[in-house]
Amino acid sequence: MTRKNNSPAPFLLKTYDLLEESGDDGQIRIVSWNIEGNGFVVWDPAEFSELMLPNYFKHNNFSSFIRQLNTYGFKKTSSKRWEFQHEKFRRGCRQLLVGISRKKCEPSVFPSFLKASSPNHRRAQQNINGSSNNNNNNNLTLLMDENNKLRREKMELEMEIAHFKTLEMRLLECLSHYKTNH
Amino acid sequence: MTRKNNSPAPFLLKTYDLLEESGDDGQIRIVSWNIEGNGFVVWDPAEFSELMLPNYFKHNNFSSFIRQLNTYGFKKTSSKRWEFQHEKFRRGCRQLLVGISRKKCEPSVFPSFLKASSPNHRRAQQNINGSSNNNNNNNLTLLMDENNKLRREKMELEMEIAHFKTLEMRLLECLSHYKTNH
DNA sequence: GGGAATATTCCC
DNA sequence: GGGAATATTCCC
Repeated sequence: MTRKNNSPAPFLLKTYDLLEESGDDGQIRIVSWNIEGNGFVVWDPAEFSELMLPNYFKHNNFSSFIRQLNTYGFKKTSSKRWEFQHEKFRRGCRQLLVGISRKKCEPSVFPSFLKASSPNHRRAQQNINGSSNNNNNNNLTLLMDENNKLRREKMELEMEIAHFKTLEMRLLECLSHYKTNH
Repeated sequence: MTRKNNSPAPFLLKTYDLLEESGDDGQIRIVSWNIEGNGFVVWDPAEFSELMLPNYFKHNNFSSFIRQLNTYGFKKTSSKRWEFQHEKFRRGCRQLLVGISRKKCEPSVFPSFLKASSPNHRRAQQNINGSSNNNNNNNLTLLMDENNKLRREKMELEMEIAHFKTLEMRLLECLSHYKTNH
């Protein structure tokens, strides 16, 4: 899923730019795109952390950098060196970055007037207001059941979305295939 | 509520230490404890942000500092100057800081859709089992909050799915266009 | 690797 | 001021 504001996450832009920079001067020995251009390699983590990270981020910790890579779904693709890949992180394709999102994308602003209220919910609210303690355990049970149901429904929706993402990717591949072949 | 690990939040320690430092050298003109010792005043926000903040934090933005103060429940106590107070933030009482906690201590959410049960959920369940009625109203509130959040998240997911459906349709149209024209 | 707490930023 | 997204840290 693409970001709302159509601009990639700062972390992705910085990491991409950092790799462009590494090509410019002699820092290619520290970090560089891999041969295929579909990932990158940190050749010298110590130098990388000390010299390059602080120019782009508010820290010089390699592990924090790795944590961010994981957050955005990058995979470590070699056990022998610090190589990372993400299908939408490719040399020369800066605009592809907009398609990369954080794994855990908690919701944001939502019109409050859309806030729904269920029967269980309203009942519990009334009982809180009326200090009617008798039914509280019952309310708790109802609410927890509803809670479980919501969680299940969310999970189903998320699976549906995952399906759509795969589908979208295939369609895009398909389209690009047509474009190049005709 | 005190923190779990018995040590104050880093932000509080740094802010406290910063005020101690300000007494040592000539920086008392920039920031200092107030007369009563139950709060502090930033006399010169520009100098404060430029010279002192970076020594303690990863930024030099006054507004970020303010945001943290608000998060920890400090109040601005004067309209004429940048004075802030918190009942447990007092000169000479560094150990009082442990009693200050972030406002929004809502336990984190269940983003991973593999997780069956949230902290609120478990807490409520435990209290039901133990017949501890004292916390039932609190549980109800927590559960209802969680409920609202789940509902909001569901709605967002549904909107995302709607978006995908539109996208899919367009892509398919696009594809059929290619097919017929070539 | 990733969950979760805390920090920083962005925006209303 | 504060909600929420993103970044950084801490810890398993």
